[in-house]
Amino acid sequence: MATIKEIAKAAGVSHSTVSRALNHSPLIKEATRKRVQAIAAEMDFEVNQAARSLNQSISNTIGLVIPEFFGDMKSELFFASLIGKLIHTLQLQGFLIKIEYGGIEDQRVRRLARSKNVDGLILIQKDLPEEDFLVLKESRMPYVFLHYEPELFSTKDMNLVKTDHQYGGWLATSHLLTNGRRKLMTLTALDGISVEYQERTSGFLKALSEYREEQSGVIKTRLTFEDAYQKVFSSRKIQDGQINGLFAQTDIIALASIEAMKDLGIRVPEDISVIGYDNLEIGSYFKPYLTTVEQPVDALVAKGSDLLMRQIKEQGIFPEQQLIQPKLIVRSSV
Amino acid sequence: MATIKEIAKAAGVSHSTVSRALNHSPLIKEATRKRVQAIAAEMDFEVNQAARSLNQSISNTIGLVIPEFFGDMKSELFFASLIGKLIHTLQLQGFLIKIEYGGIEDQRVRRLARSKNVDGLILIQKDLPEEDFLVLKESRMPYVFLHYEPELFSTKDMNLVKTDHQYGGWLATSHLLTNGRRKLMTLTALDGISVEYQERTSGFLKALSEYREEQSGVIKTRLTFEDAYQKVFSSRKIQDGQINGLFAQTDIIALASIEAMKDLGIRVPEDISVIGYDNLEIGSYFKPYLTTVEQPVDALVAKGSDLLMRQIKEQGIFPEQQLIQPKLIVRSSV
DNA sequence: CTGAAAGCGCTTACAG
DNA sequence: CTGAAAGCGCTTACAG
Repeated sequence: MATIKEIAKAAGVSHSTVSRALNHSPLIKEATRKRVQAIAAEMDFEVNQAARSLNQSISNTIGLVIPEFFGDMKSELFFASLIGKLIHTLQLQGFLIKIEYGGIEDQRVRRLARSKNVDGLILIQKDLPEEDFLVLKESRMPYVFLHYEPELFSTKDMNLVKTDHQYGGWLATSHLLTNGRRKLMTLTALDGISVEYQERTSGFLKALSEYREEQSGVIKTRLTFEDAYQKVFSSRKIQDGQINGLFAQTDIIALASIEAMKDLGIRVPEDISVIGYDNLEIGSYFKPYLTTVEQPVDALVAKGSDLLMRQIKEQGIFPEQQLIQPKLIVRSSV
Repeated sequence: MATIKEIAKAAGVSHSTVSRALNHSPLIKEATRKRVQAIAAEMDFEVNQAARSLNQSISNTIGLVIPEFFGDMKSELFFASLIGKLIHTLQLQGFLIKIEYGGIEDQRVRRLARSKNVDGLILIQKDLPEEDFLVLKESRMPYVFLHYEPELFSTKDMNLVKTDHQYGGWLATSHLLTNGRRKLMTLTALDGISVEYQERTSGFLKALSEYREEQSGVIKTRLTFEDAYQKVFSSRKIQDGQINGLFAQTDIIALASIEAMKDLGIRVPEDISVIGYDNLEIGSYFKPYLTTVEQPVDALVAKGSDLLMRQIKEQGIFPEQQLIQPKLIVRSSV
């Protein structure tokens, strides 16, 4: 409601002076600045962002391109946490948030990239058509791919912050192996869900081959507690004691596995060791406390937003990829 | 990058015509409109929101005033869900989100209310100084208090959508009573956390008095799994079999209670029935499956955003309060 | 049906 | 140190 003109009138100066005073311009006499600021505070003045944005060609907005399911995430607590923390961090830096639900078919990313409606883009989506990526680069819009590495295009010439899931899978599996478990199985996502699960499986196989062991089975499941429970409960190999270690690729399906084994009369970790992936809070609630690989959410958020901020400040420093190493959280299920 | 002027040049019309064509003005000839739209799409045109906002005095932004802890919520999965769904709903309506972390001390709400930087305000915070509320009303800024009912001021003359937690507490307790449990205890939050827990306790007492029973104890705990576990594990009354029903006022502390009882050698529900509150997904994972009171998150989000949208459209329809009745989810822990 | 003009509320180069 | 002026990119009343 209050504008700098009204403040100007009340203070007996021009609106240019008010603008400078409120923006801490060194040109303004200290006394004037104080007087103007006092009046502005008195009037509950808040600068009109639209006017400022139009003038300065900055929007103070970050576009967040995320998977459709945010807002109704059940088995995807990791995403809830990632996106929540990201929003938290961006707001602390004073940005508005423009959420766009991904989907690689439409033109949203290109249009945003070529508009002045966002100052930067955080892309959490599995993929992007190469053509859109070219528009994005050419537009000079600051961006970072977070968590997912797009595969549809070949170049590595992009800003990217992601977790080294292959290492995570290797870490989990090595931990089972060094604990004397040799008959290992992994419980992973259905095909086409996301490459990250393929990477975890690849780490699983890598660790096994280092120990000159064969895998004893790969079970694919939807990432829900119910489905994972059923898959494990009805697995012949598990029932028959043919395996003694399970790498379940999310904590939810790891907990479901333990529950299924419990109902099968199999003891964890005495008969079968189980290791999860995510380090969700609830893994530490129930016995056996879940040994797991931590998704470095905080690091992902910190490094991702940091890289974006640097891109925004220093217009187009050159592409940077960061691969974050997850950590092992040892509890009692192995 | 592209502006309506450039489109105008490419289409051989004035920029006024472009603006009208893009906004589906009925004044524009069909052929012109199609041609302009095709060119705009070709150029990946996206309207400059700052310019539009400045001109129209609308920001396309909703301010979300929420508790500080979002982004690092652990025991507060309910909030993660509420805020996630709210953001999802608002973005579907095309709004930007401006997150403000509450705290009743500063002037943020007043300043936002008197600015043109948001079109409406959703307030999820425990309280607000009465003076700020008066500024809010006087400003005619559309708003709705969601989930929390501010108590610092006396009037009921506000827009409010909340859950009837007293009814929720009554519902839980009645369910225990009708199942023959008469020695009832409740596990609630520490004082001063939020009135909603007082309301749940009040419903607990109301149900008991309808059955002419006395309460057998009120335990206060932090709302973490660990703390609740300790409180229940070390409760004399529970150890000594003096109670046969527990109303735990969140699902997390209900699950912790069940775990503590398990370790105490108490069977649920045979020895003690336990009922929770929230209806978190994980309540249905482990046996005994948790009977609980559902927090009507979807209804809260739908009715809250609906009320706000109506306030925005019909500038200042009169204040409206909606009290949402939670539902009982019967599973196997009672 | 279309165009020229005014104005939304700021910031900042220019002049003093 | 301060002010007058221009301009950011739109929308829309006014004129034709």
